[in-house]
Amino acid sequence: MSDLRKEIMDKLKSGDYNCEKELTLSVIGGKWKLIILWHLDKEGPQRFSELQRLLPKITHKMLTSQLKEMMDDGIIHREVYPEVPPKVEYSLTHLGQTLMPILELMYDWGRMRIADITSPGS
Amino acid sequence: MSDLRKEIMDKLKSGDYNCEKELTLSVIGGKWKLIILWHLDKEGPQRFSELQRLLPKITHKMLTSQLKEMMDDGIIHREVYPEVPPKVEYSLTHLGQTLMPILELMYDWGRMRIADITSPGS
DNA sequence: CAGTATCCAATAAGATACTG
DNA sequence: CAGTATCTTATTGGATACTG
Repeated sequence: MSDLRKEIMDKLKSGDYNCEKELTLSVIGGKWKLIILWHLDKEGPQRFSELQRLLPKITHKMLTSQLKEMMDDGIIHREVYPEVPPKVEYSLTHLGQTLMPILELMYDWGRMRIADITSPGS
Repeated sequence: MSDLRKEIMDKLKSGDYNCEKELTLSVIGGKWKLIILWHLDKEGPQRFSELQRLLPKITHKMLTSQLKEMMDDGIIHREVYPEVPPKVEYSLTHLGQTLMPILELMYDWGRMRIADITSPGS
């Protein structure tokens, strides 16, 4: 955790984040993060292969990298069950759950926007 | 506008957007978009050069491209005053203003997160 | 099953010069 | 003043093969 803290402090001090919103965006802005977070929230903990099934177009590499980044940011948790073959489940942390109001708003906005754009009278 | 509609419909149909949130992210997720939107909301319409002054680290190219994308998305407006030398002002559209609740939440989350990370007891 | 590692292609971003 | 155009570099993402 102190690594993360140090990194973020560095970024803040060096001006890599222009403001607090940038930090939030850096946490949820990855190409697949929104949809992964959404699934984990709506459908509960998921295994690696279950996430692959839920996101048919994601590549192996992207799934691992997105999960890793979100673990580093402390918003998802990785639970390993000592079985053979290995079973690993990903879930939202409490911190991750605090992001959901933002995702809900983004969902609402996107839905409204799509409705506007696709309505015949627009 | 029908171009934008067509493009977005294409993306939705081809599965480039996984869900509605992706559309929202595509609108606000640019490297500098949050901070530009924030300034336009909090400080009103700004000229090109004023935005450059507000964002000392943005490159010329990025400022133009981010503004152009947001105009294409209909969230900012470009007003040209027929003067010499030319005066151009950028401002939020009504649609752009509807994004502000999301930015506010992102700001709050980022602030909370930074406070957590940087507090001595964390 | 759940990953790593490597190599390569595509995209994004920076620097610089030019224009109405 | 407010841009556009071009070239180059840096970053991201995909394909594929290998591992505990």
